[in-house]
Amino acid sequence: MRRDAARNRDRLLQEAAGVFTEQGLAGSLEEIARRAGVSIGTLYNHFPTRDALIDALLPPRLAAVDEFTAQAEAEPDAWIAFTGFVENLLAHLTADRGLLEAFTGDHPASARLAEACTRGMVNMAAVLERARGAGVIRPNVTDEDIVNLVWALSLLGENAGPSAWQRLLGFVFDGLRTNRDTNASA
Amino acid sequence: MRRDAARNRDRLLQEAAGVFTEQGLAGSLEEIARRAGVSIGTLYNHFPTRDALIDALLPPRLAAVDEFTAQAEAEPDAWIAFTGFVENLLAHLTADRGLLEAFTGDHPASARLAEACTRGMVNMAAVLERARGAGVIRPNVTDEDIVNLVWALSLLGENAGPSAWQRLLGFVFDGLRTNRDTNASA
DNA sequence: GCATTACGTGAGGGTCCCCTCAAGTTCGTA
DNA sequence: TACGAACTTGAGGGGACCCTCACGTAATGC
Repeated sequence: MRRDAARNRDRLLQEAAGVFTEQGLAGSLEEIARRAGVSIGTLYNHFPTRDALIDALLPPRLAAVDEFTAQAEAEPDAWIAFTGFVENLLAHLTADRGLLEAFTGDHPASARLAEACTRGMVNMAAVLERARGAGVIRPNVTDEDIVNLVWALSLLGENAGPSAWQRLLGFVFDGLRTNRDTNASA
Repeated sequence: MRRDAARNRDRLLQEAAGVFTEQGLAGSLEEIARRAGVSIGTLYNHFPTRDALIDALLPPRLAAVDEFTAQAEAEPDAWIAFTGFVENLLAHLTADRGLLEAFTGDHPASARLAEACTRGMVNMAAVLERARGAGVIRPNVTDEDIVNLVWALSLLGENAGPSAWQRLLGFVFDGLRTNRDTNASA
């Protein structure tokens, strides 16, 4: 690839990240090209479809979820591992609307992206299973409950600012915990 | 008003309800006119602006919140009054995306609509204050927490179906309650 | 039944976006 | 330096939507 082409590709990815974060995955491609300082034709040269662009952008960002999983596994306390994982995931999803849409399926994902999302789900299930095994979380809490919890608070965070979901999450954790009196405030 | 004009106005409102429920308050006006079987010009004759249409449509629907409040006041148990109110509100908001957007401020509301929303908030605050007074809810739960809770679960319900928010709400209520062991399952 | 006028119509101008492609430009190499 | 391949350009056709307005139609009161 020619040097100028590589530079353009990089700038396009960078600006795409901005636009998708702000406007979601349906954001304007012409806007991305404008911000990157190239013509719309160049954008289409590098990424023939919107999905090609999304596909080049999101999977690397999903790698962060693997890190959260590693952190959770390294944490000796199963409850803290679980809550930390959920908090990390939420912080990450609320900061990137495009990522959130990919996760929640608002946009029909490419195979590669779908695979990355599935791995995230599997990771979450593992962290949750450990908490269940340790008896620190109610046994009737399902994987889907947690997915929905993350989903709901992510959508809230996108609209109501970062601190809104953090307070709510505290209450929810207290509802999910088996030994609430240990840590509950008030 | 001429009879045919009244009929057209009714049909427009009816179809607007459908489109706004499906697509949100930014839904297509041309689509509304198409569904109502009138020309776009007729729509503009009756409702010169999008907001005029929204304003004719939503405030009556917000009246339902007053009913929920009355129900809550009639309920002797302060905790059940509170939870029932929240459940009613959620069921109502998740069924109507337009209403949800009006509440959450996704659309700049008219004065009349804003007033109706404010009344809803005041009602909620009263129900919550009663629960606080009765000591059945944690004292550190703020009005804003509950607004955010309703907001988050409404957004979820819009995307993940009606049962998703109901299960989560159960867990949250357990986290908000002071005497959890009384009713908590598992 | 007729005139009046309230009402309905839809083409059309404006904006934004998607995507293509023929022509022009620049890079890298020999 | 000069050439060919690689890359960029942006006008333009197509679609959706917003909103207006000059004109046609038909409901209603007399």
